This record gives sequence, structure tokens and C-alpha cells, in this order.
Amino acid sequence: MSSEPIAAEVLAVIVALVNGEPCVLSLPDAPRLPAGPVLPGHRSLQTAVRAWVEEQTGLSVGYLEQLYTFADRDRDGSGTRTISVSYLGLVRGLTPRAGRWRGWYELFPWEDRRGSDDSGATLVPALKAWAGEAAVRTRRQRCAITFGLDGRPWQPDLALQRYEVLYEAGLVPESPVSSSRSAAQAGTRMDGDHRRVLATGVARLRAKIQYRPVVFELMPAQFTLGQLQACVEALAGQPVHTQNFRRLVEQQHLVEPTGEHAGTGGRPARLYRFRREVLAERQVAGTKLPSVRAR
Amino acid sequence: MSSEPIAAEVLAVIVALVNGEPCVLSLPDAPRLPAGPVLPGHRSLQTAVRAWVEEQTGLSVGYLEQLYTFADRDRDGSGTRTISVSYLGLVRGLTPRAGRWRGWYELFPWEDRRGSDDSGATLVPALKAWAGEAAVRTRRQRCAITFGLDGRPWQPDLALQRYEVLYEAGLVPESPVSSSRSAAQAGTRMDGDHRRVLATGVARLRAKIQYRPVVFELMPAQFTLGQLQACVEALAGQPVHTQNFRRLVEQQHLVEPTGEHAGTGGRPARLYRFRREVLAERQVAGTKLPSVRAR
DNA sequence: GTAATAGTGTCTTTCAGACAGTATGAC
DNA sequence: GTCATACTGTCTGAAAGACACTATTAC
Repeated sequence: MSSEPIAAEVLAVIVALVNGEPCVLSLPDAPRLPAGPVLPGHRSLQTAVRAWVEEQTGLSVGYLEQLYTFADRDRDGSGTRTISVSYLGLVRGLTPRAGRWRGWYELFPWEDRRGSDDSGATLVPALKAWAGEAAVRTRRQRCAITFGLDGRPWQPDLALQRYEVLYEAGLVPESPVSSSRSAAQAGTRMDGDHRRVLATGVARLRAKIQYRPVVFELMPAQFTLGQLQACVEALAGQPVHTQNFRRLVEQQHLVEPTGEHAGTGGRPARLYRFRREVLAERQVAGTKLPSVRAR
Repeated sequence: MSSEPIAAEVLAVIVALVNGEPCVLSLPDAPRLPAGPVLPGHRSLQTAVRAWVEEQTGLSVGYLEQLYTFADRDRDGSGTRTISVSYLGLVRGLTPRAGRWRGWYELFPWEDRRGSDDSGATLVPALKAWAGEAAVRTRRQRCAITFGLDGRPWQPDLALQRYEVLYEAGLVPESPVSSSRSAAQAGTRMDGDHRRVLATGVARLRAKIQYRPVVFELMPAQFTLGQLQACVEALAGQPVHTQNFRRLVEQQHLVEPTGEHAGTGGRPARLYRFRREVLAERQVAGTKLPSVRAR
């Protein structure tokens, strides 16, 4: 199998809550994700990720899952092809030795829909202009679906598709379609295609919290239901219906009270801890096929 | 970035229905998935997969998505590390020039729960024996969850986890835990870890049909609802409630009648075609977070 | 006629979404 | 007392699951 010269690297999207805001770990000096080549000493790709993140930022990662593998030719401009295997990691908010946390919503301002609804104020008109250019109906429809226009619902986990639309429309600075359009809302950029990789991670995490109890990887040992909800809202970038959220959490037996309480300004809130048992049980979660017991 | 010598290859899990049975494409002579090194000529990994599958089996793949990247050291015993990027592809049942279709359920007999319920007859006792060996409760629980014991539901998309359990229990021939256990039910093996990769593909496809209309990539241009249901049942390895299935399909506007009919032994069935429009629309599908319109 | 597959109508249970109201702290 | 947050109870409408029945072919 004599192939071309190939380099293999791992790329890490490490997420934590810093003061309640979802952040991604970057190198201290540049807006880059931690990354490094796969070395003979690494037993597996996971090992490689953990090693490089630790070396570059002093942080030891807990939860880690594979995200996606990128390998387009000349991704980095060098002659050889680089295969980048990206990983999504979650840590409980700590301060890394040498890394720097960058807020999701400084990088993707349009992804935060928790606050007042002027979110799309400058972006949406620019999008509509772009969609109107081509007489193609599909471009218009694509904007509508990804950004929830024309009465469609906003879907948090379409973060990657939204980034791709903005990229194609020339509304983010790194886009090759150098545009005359106002890119006011387009957020901070990162090196190379790291912002795209991050968007992949955001999308994956938003999708995953809907059917796996991964949120708890970001929470401290004890927390109130209010804090848990705030965490979910921060990740989803969307407010959540309080009462229904509580019902959902309780009836799935995801947490148990510790007996202690926390004063948070109003009535003291019960403190809860995550029931680790459900990690084993919780392979459950709904299938949608109308299955049948017996024929 | 001077790293170690690395080889990059792509690995294809190509699925089609052959006489209504889900099959995977293998090389004609050996039970191996189509694979090949990434060459300088390949623009992307997808391109590489399409090229190698076409070269080795004469089949041109339609739908293709990335599955997982494997890169444990010495996966194939050679000195250099091989990074294998696996892909899942779907084709409408055609006869490949040089490939060979192998039935899912010859490879994974325990995954077919459509027929009479003696499926686990020989496997379950062996599993229970293994789970009973260690006093560890978790091993027992793991079997129960993956294989739906102790009154738990059978979950089709846990195919990979089930394979892993059998592997660890020494109940598949390729397991290093060479066992004295009866491996009667353990199915045909494949080269290397290809059976594990296939299990990953099976699991992914079973999960995906629940929230994306990918089934239609396996169906001919026209089909009856009965055929569609049989296809879903074949993939899921489980019978499906007929009336509810029809309601689901119709109310989601996934198909439209062509006006023609097909005689299938009983009352002639209406023929339908897939509504391609939904591929754009169908980003929809349920989020489970109790979102809220306005605060 | 029977057997076999196709297709319709409806009932019940479950659950997501929404609203109203009570509880307990700080000030 | 007011304000703010925490927590509980209940209504409603939309689906999922299940059942009974009718329709149209081959034999």
C-alpha cells in the first residue's frame, strides 16, 4: 500500500462552562484549537488527544468522543495531505494552565437566542439579499430551514448548516467569497477551518443533550435544578420551559437530592447530584418506529 | 510535524437489499469490506471511497456518509499505523460486477428478531453464564440492556454494543478470549475487525432510519407500502405495527401515489414514489427539549 | 366460497406544552 | 409588606399503540 505522504493529527474541541457561559478551549496566543500529530507513543487516537491537550493547555480531559474526520487535500496549504481526526471533550469548569477559554457566542453570535429577539437583526436581511440573488428556490428554502425564517422553527442543532450557509454567502470573514456585504454580526474568526470544526462540535453537543445525559459532564458535583436548566439553555442557545424541564428531569430519575440547599437570592433551592447509575441504564431513550410486541 | 510513518485507508460498508434481505458488499473472494489507500489523486475521502468501491466491485455508490475512524496501533499487524476512515453507503439493489453481497443476518444471526422467538435460544444461556462468572453486577446489567433481558426492551440500534459484549464474552470466533463456550450462534466472521466496522454501520443505519428518510435510498423508484415496511423491518430486524407505520408514513408526507398498482398475490397495492422535496424540508424531526416561544 | 394482502376508522393511553397557583427566602 | 426564585398541581391537545372492520385480488 504505497500511498502519498500523509500526516495524521488530532484536533480537540474542549467545552466547559465558565461563569455559566459555554466556552471552547483554544491556545493562549492564537484562536486555534489544541491539536497535534499522532505519535508512535500514542496507543490510540483518544490517547493522542488527551496528551496534546494536556501538553498544550495543562488540562486533563474527562469525557471525550470522536467528532468527524477531515481530509480534504491541502487543507493547510502544505504539500502533503493532513488527516485531522476531531474530538469533542467536556470538562467541568476549571482554569487551564496555559489555554484560554473563548465564548461560543462571541464566535457564533447568531447562535444565541436566549436574550431579546433582535438576534437576527443585521444577519437576516443580509441572508435574504443573498437568497434573493439567485432565482433558485432552494437557496431561499435552505436559509428558511436553517435560520427558522418564514414561520419555521429555530433548530439549535443546525449550527453547522447555519455556519455553512454564512460561509457560502460570504457573511463570515474567512469566507473565500470575499463579500461587500456587511459582516457585522459574523463573530470572531479562528485559524484555518477551526471555526467549522467548532460548529460541528456545537451541533453535535446540542443534538446529544436531547437523548443522552451528557450535560452532567459540565456540571459540578452538586447543583440546583435552576443551574442545570441554565446550563442546558446556554448549550442550546434557547430558553427552556421551566416546569416541563423539571418534570422531564425528575421523571427520568436523572438526579437525586443531596439533602442540602443553596441560597440563590430567592427561596433556597434543593441541591441535587447526578445519578451515575443511569449512564448504564440510559441506553434507553425513545425509538420512534412503531414496534410491535408479537405478530 | 514529523510524526510516525502512517498509512491512511478508507473502508466501505455498502448496504443494499438483495431479494428483500439487507446485505453488505464484500470482496468476491474473501469476507472483507472494500478498502484502499488514500491516493494523491483523490480530492476527498468520499472520492477515495467511491473510487475504490468502483474499482474493486464495479459498483457506483449513491448515498454515502462518514461512519467512524479507527486507528489503534498495529490494527493490521504491520509496523506502521493505519488510520481507517470508514463510510456507510446505500445503493438500490443491483448486481455488482465483481463484489459479493453477504446477508447481515448470516453475519449477525442474533440481530434478526423478525421471525419466531427462538432467536436467543443458544446465545442467551451462554451470555448468562458469562455474566454469572464475575460477581460484578455491571456485566449482568450490560447483557440485560443490550440483549433486552429481564423484561427490558430489545433495542435494534445497540447492534455494536451487542457485538462488543459477544466479543468480550468469547462468543464470536474472532475473539481473543478463545473460549470453550459453544459459539454455535455466532455467525460468519470477516477479516480483521471488519465485522466490528459492519456492526457500527448496522447500528448507525438503524438509528438513522428513525429520524431521517434514508430508507428510500434502498428502495426502487416505485414501491408499495408493504414493500417499504418490509424494508424497514429488514433493517431494524424487528416487526413493525402495520397500521401505525402507514399512518406515520402518510402523515409525514414522505410518499405520493403514482397512480399505478402492483399485484402481489392479494389485493393489488397502490404504488408510491418518494417525495424528494422532503429531503430539504425534513431537517425537521423532533427535538426533545421543552422549548418555549417567549419568556 | 377461502386465503391473502391492502387499506380505513376509531378508541385509549401516554406525554409534551402550557397555565395557575403555592412556598420560602432576602430586603 | 414586595420582589425573586423555587416548587406543585392540573388542563389540553397531539401523538403512539392497539383493535376492529372493509376492500379487492387469486384460487
